[in-house]
Amino acid sequence: MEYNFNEIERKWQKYWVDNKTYKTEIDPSRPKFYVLDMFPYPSGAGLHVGHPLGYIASDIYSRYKRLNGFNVLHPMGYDAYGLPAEQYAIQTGQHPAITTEQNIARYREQLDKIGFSYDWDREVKTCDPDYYKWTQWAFVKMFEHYYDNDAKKAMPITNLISHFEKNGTEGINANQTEELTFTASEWKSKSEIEQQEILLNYRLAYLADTMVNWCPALGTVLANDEVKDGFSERGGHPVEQKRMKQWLLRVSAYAERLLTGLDTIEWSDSLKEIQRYWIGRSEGAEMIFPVKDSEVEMKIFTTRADTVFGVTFMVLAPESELVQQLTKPEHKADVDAYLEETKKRTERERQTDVKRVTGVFTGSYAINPLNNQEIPVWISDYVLAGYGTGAIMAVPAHDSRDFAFARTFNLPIPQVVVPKGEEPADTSTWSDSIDSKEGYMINSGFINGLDVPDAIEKTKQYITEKGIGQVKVNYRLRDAIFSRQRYWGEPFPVYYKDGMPNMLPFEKLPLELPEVDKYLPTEKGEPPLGRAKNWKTEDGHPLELNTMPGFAGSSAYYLRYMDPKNNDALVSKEANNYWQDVDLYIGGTEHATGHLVYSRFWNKFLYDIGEVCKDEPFKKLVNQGMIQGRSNFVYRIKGSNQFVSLNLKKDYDVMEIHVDVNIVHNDVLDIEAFKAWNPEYKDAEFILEDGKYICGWAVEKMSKSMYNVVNPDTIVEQYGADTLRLYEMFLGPLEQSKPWDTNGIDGVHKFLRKLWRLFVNREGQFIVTDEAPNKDELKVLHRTIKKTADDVERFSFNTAVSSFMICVNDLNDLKCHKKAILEPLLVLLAPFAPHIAEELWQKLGNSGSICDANWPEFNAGHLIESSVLYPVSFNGKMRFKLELPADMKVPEIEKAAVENEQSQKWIEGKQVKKIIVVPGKIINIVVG
RNA sequence: GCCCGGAUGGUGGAAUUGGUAGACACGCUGGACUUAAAAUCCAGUAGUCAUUGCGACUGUGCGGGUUCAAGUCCCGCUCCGGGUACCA
Repeated sequence: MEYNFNEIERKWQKYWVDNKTYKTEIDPSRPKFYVLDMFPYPSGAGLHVGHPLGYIASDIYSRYKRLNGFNVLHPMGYDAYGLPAEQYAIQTGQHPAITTEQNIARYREQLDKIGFSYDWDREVKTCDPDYYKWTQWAFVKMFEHYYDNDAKKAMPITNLISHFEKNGTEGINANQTEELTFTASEWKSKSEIEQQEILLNYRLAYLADTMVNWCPALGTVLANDEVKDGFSERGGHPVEQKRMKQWLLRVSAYAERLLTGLDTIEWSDSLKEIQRYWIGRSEGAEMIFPVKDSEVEMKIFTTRADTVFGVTFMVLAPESELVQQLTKPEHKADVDAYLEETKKRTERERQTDVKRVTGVFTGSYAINPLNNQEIPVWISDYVLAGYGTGAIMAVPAHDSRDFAFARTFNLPIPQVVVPKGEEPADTSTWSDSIDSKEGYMINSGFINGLDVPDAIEKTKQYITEKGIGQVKVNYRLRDAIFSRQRYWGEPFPVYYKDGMPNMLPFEKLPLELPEVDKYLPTEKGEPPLGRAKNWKTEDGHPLELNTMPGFAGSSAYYLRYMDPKNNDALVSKEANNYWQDVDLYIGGTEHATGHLVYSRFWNKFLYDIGEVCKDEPFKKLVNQGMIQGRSNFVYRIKGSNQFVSLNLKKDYDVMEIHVDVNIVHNDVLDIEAFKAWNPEYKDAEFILEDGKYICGWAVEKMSKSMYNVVNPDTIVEQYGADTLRLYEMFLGPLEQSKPWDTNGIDGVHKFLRKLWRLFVNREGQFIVTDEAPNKDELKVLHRTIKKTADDVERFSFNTAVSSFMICVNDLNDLKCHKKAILEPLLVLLAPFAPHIAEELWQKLGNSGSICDANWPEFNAGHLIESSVLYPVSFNGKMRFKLELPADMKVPEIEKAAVENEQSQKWIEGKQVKKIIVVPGKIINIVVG
């Protein structure tokens, strides 16, 4: 009987469903382990062979943990809202819910064929009202809280209100958009609308004016990616910067905790580094520059307070509120023209185009608070409104952007820092600013001669004492814009009364996504929800027209898996206390700054309000590498329908043509399949080498246009799911990116057939015996137990597969068909190749699933050797091997090595200077 | 520019703490079985030189260094991949 993988896999996949093998429940008698895959977006193209890489790894780990006695939670679901479905809806009129359902069904079908151990009873979809009820609920909670900087956590907004009623803003240290100051009586005298307006300044979910890329022709807001040179990528319509009221989440309030939390979790250093950089903590000073003949004060942030004597001009961001106040009438025309110009450029363009130096003078002068010098105030788009205070003090000698600006507009460039070991220089000869991280101060008043770090310290002290400024920590991290002018997303649980936002009461959730006639903006330029009929509350207040962004639904999905059907809470206390957090999270690095920042924020908020028990959601995170495509080429002789094999093409003038990798095997073209592939090649002729047509190849992105997309289904049909699983792991280290190349797949398939042969002979007889195992067989088994466990623990799945191959080869050589050896081996293999393991497990006479077996116990005693084969090297070069008793002492080993006749050749005529013996490892004899 | 990875046979990769470089697999070569092919099995396979046999030398992107011993550690480069970008 042959290894019939198709039949076996169908049989066990059905068994698992029928017996609910992967159903998981809370079980306080066993330790929990939570293994999670990153939420997939079900695209129309279906899964390609790159997607399951991480899923296979996490599935192996889940099954391994289960065999080791853990109660494993391993769920899967869909991040179902997204732009592609909406885009498709706009083009075809097909409701995005329908396309999404179809795509999900296709994903599920593909996933099922690979034999994953997901508990499908816990499946969630972000577009399901029972699910997004809790997305809306969390948003309401954020609206009802603010961040207290002293308590370092979210607090109910009602606390803030009662504080305002008693003491005004006195004694409040809250995270806020703008710094406000008022007394209790001022607060009480404000109208309700005014009070609500003020509260938005503090809420964690708040409404504020933001700049967006507005495209009037499309009637929509575009992402930075969709804008090129001031025009929309789609259609080429002009795009302008427009102020728009949008919902934001006060992520920046959590900046410090998001940063320090990284030290408590096991993520890769590179991923942590990306997040640290994204959060961008910088310590510096906030300084106030008065403006000449004006009440206005300019507030700036600098990390280099010491260079303040080198400031020769100030720069405002074009969006800064100070622009209007500081622009003198005689400069207004120029300034307006400049603002109009920068409006056309996206933030990304402003940041990318370094060569272009532009700016305009406001006519105002600021006063340097340290030396009372008057300095001009300019406007330039190299300063961003979103970072710091939207204004900078420019130090042209020591900042390359300030330098370029000063050169362009002929502003003075005084040197204030002299690098170590150098002399003050004439800045007019410089072609760029010079580094000022190390050195001493000149032209700098009371800090002259000091080293940079001392100068920074002293300046900070000075400005604090004089009340010119304060020491401050600044973060690069910005609040997340949470409104999207789209249809296919979660509706906001918000209605407007007198223009002020109000939250729907909990009983009204979920607020379901309404039907619309078209998935386009309205004629008035409102978002698609503006088309919905009756989109208002029972008492007639209009509902919010925006929907939530993609990251809304994926920010807390890992919590919902713990208790997916709960109608009273996102997750019950009981479920949350049991499952706690994700022990292992596997996914790509592409989510480093999006999902992985937002969900940490979201989780920390839920933690603050007592809804979840862990501050950090993902204890350990492993990044899987990308699977690239490996394309194949054929070479057509130009102007003919004749194709020449790879190694003969140099003699011809040829054109390289992509050929479908699915009709190429080990770089050999299936000529008949090629002729059938495209009618154009029906009568093609071939110049072969050794009777074969050899194709060229290259590593490229996996995409339809390169004809290098390989679907897992195809592989499963040809080789089976177990082979696919093993092969994806065998390909190389999980974290590394690698091209998909089917060339080695025969090797792992052959391995499974060899394994099968240990149980069943060619004639189909079951040949496993109950004989007692011998020493050699036990050694092979226990070596493999140890190696597999070590490898799985460190996510080195490729070497684990190798160790199985070695094991099966060795057992084959030993002609071992003993149950005592083969049965534990099956358990080791079950996480990797569950179908064949189940089948053989059953053949051994076991009832039930191998998933419920126990991981075999490792006994080091079986690995003890009586002798060691020592490599003997001379001056570090291995020359021969010498077998010595394992318990031999170092002096005897030295003696044996030197006296061995093979050593004479290397010692002859030289002196033995030193002998190094590492017992059990190596002997090195130093001669000279 | 800055930050983080990486570079090992014809190919994918192994070498976990500085201790036999190339495990395992693909491919290739030769052989067995077969009328033949497939499948299967056996042997060989880093390079160069030598070859009757023993063998010798070189070798982990490049150049230095530390060490009895370096793919592994240190210094300086090159190339490739990823992230990020007027961040004050």
